[in-house]
Amino acid sequence: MDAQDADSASGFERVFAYLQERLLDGTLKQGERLMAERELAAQLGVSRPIVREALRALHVLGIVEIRERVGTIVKRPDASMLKDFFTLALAQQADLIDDVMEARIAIECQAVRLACERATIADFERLQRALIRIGETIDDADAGGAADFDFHRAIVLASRSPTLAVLHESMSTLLARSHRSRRELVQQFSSMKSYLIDDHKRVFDTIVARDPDRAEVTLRRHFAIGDEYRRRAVTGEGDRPETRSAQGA
Amino acid sequence: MDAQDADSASGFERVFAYLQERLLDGTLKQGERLMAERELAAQLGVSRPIVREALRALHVLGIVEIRERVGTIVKRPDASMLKDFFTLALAQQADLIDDVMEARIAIECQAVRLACERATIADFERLQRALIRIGETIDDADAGGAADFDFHRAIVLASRSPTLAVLHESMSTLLARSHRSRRELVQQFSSMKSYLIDDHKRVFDTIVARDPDRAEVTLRRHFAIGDEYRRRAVTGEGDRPETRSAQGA
DNA sequence: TTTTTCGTTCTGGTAAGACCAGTAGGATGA
DNA sequence: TCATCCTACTGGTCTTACCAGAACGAAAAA
Repeated sequence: MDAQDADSASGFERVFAYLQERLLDGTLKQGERLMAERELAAQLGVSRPIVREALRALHVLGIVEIRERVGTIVKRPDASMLKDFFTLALAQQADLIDDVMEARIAIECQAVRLACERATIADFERLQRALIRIGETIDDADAGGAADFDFHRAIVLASRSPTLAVLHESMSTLLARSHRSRRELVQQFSSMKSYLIDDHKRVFDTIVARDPDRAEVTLRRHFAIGDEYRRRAVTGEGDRPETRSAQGA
Repeated sequence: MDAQDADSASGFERVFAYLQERLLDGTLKQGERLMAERELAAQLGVSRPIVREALRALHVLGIVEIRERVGTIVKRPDASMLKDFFTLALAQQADLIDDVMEARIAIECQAVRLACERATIADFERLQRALIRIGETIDDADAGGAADFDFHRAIVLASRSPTLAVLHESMSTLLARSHRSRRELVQQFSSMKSYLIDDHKRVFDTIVARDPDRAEVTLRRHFAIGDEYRRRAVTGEGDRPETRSAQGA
């Protein structure tokens, strides 16, 4: 194994694996500076461009920060590269958009549960602000979409979970466009305005009530109704979707 | 903006942005080969090492495949790099492990719902095989952990969602170790054997019954009970956790 | 004509050396 | 003691060069 690591593996692999080990075994901790590129290259017996490839790799993974003329520093992991990934991945497989949407629902449903347990006053305030803006911007597709987005983001932030937040952000940025086009359905369905306002309000209320089960059910129905609107828009059916369980709220 | 892209941005940024654009606007499609490194370097006015840094970056993001002496090919996006990311990220912030676990629960709960709608016979068979193995390996921490892992993975696979599958895999690989240590609690709690066997069976039954709501509730309770076992192990309390809603199944 | 073989050409992988431009920190001078 | 300057060091980048294997077409053999 060691022999293979040292011999058969490519230079890049060796350097990357070396740094990975150092990061995993705690030799390199957050905030610390790595060896200089030249030093690293000499120590591992590779050329500097190879070392730079490995450092770039760690950089796009959000593990290190490369500061010009200063050095390479281990930073607090940042998953913003997920955004790049999802964006590029979706460009290749556009059909994944519904799939990603489902993953987003997964994240939000878990988030709303945690939010019920952990939300602070500040979180409630953020949610309420978003709620008010949704009402104010109901006739504006762009601003309305942004307000909608903010509300859902506020839910995830209220969950106080960095992982959920990062996953959600990387996906919702990507879904923003489709979200916006959905907002344009407001013109088609008169009932959609009240859906947008009242339904978000219902979700908000369940969080304030700190009722995880009801919060998730309400949020899930919120997504389902939105889907139904979209379906009707595609098939050209009339107004008022109201999934069969609308009496529950 | 263009001027800035061309002037102020570093060479790496330029190349990366250029390739990103090409991927987003569909100029580069899956399976296609990129320009040769030399050609790319000449066209963008940078040196080959810089181009290689950008290509490596796309490679670690799982967007392209670099085939030695053949070329760089746009491949089907592969999120396996998430595994690297989560692994390295967790090494820096070990306290994130509970946070990641919550995200995993989010994924599985959504997956089990979708599985109820979409699971095929093959999925049922895979689930059942895992179930049987859980019973067979109940006294073996290693094999038992693997069986447990397989069962949960089977749920996600049954959801037929690539995104959920990829997210789940990247997290569960990482959680495998903590999962395993949890399995060693089997020795401490006599009731845990039946928990492991019966509880998984209950989840399986709800999927077969294609009842999303009950499936999610059951799975959520499954996680809660596991957590409770772990809590008791830490605090040194006795046997039989049985969260207050155990009669529901 | 078909098949095999060979070799040129192109590709990525890597090394080595060099220059630039800021940074950091010690040495120097006020 | 403090402000200033200088120098070593760092990352950013380019250039040149060589290797080895893959691809592909031409030439030779069947």
